[in-house]
Amino acid sequence: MPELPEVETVRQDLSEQILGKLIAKVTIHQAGILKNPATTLRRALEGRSFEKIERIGKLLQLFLDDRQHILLAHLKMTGQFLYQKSGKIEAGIYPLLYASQAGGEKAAGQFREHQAERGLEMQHIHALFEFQDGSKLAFRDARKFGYLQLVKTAELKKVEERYGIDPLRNNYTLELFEKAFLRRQKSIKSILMDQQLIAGIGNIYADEICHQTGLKPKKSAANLTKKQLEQLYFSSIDILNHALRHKGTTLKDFTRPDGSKGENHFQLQVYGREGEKCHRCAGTIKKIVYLGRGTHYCDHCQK
DNA sequence: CTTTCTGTTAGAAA
DNA sequence: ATTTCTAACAGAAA
Repeated sequence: MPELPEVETVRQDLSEQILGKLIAKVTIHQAGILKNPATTLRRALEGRSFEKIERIGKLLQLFLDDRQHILLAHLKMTGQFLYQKSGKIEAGIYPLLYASQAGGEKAAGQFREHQAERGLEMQHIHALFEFQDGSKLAFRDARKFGYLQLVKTAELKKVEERYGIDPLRNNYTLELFEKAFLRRQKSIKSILMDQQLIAGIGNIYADEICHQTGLKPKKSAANLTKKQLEQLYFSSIDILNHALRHKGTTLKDFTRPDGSKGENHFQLQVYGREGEKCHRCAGTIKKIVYLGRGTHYCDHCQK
């Protein structure tokens, strides 16, 4: 679920929450989500702290203060980082998640009762980081597509080479953007979502960018005019920054580390609006399956 | 009950 | 070489 605006929101939130805090204890509940042995991760993290957090595309990079190791975290579809200042994370964050959803405090109260009756523990927490000050950070992922990977500085460089230009980095220039489209035989949407060309755009924002630009997602990237490429470039920046200002899109699973939701789903123009009126013309939003993904567009104003 | 769908992406297949 | 499809998984919706 999380695309660039969501991952960037998590990066900003965590940067305020955990930087400089001594990591007292690392607990791994599900080693399958790790790309290293659990002991390697524990030895590298315990007794140290995170110094800064960066991001390329949808990949988070948590730099350790030993200046030698970086913890990479990918949330894939349903991954979450949850942070809580004190108390049992099982008892604290889950009700918070419910409280932030429809039903609000009532649902949170129901969950507390349910938990008390069944002795239920919070599900899908695969790794838990406990800090010296009593606060805790959980890595949670229902579908287990996400992962944590500890790398050294040299390996990070190799990882970054797999990624294209990031819309929030200073190498995101019109020239390099155009280069991603040059002499390529695939569609606009396919290029926008190709992480090796442009890093961070996923299914939702690809559709939104195409709509703002007035171009169909399936349209071939070949034969685009200079002006159309320019519009795509500026739309990509606009759509992603707009979503970031609204702290990301929560359709189902995305939450910020404090359990609160993003607000950008109210801003979407085409994604999830099948059958509804286009906000720009008299058309109706269509949904097709393209590249194995739900693809939304207005047949009337997108050419 | 079973089947279908989901915001990602590495690796396979075309 | 480049582009598209599929599998990994869990759970909500149909």
